[in-house]
Amino acid sequence: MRISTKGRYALRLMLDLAIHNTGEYISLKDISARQNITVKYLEQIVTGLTRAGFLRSQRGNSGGYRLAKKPADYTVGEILRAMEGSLEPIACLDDEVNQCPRSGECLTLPFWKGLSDVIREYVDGTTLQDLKEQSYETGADNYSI
Amino acid sequence: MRISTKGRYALRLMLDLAIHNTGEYISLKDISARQNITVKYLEQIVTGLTRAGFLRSQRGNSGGYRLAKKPADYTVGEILRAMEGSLEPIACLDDEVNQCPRSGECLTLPFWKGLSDVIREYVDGTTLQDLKEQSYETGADNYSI
DNA sequence: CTAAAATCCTACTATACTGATATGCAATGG
DNA sequence: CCATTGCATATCAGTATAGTAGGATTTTAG
Repeated sequence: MRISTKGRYALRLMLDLAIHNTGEYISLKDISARQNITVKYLEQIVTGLTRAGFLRSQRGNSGGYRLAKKPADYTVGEILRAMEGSLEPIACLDDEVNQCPRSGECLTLPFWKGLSDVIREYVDGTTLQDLKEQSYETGADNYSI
Repeated sequence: MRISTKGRYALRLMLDLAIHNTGEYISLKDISARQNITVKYLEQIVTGLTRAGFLRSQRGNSGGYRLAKKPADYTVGEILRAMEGSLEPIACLDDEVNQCPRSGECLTLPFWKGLSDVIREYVDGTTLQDLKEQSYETGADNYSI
């Protein structure tokens, strides 16, 4: 039941960009320094986020990344799903294809469906903007992580 | 974010025993036939549940397993935890030992804590008895899974 | 008493996933 | 034209997953 580092790092990266949301492009080097994640690993993570249309990128000198939308327009759920593929606790809930032949008579399926629901409600009910505001509220003297 | 087969099968096994809760010992062979899981794999799963004190076992001919307590006295959470080890979405939330050095300044930690909370509330708020009753309600013509 | 049936114990294995690191090409700005 | 940055692909060690296998031990039915 673990979120992978890719999902966790993606959220940190997106929140970093949300906090440093000046309109200018932020290099992975800068994010790497603040987040303590290697540039090479960040590159891998950012690829998924760019493909999902969450980021705009700029190559070359003084290039980097910036958010494509406002922080309030990203749910944490969609960010995590872009990296993890699925947040469902069991494969049967992914789609029709993965449904097991016993789904009609499965006595535990309703329980898993319920778990899926509470997770989805929570992750899709939280936006990057929420995390950003929460950050300022805590009065953390270091917004770098 | 997936529950392993061990966790899922453990829940099916426990629910099977809850439904066939006659006081007599039920053999893995019977459960295997109903649940369509090999006896050998069930043996592995049942070991963890017995060690956790959830089951009473009887060796020898016409031996098997039965619940140690009433179905209402098992939360799904504790069953899953016995197999999965932890249901926390990130290692930092497992215990003090696994806390990362940046936890004090981690801007995403409150979000993960919140996710952990909604998951815990749900899985610990559901008992085997709940699943059993739900099963009868659905009018499923097959209680075998 | 014995054989079958069951739990119990330990080891093994193939596959996939995780968490990276490495190498090099492509584009951009100064 | 060259330093800086993104982009693409490959590689890799370690761990976890989802089982399978073989046999020892215990108990009871016949």
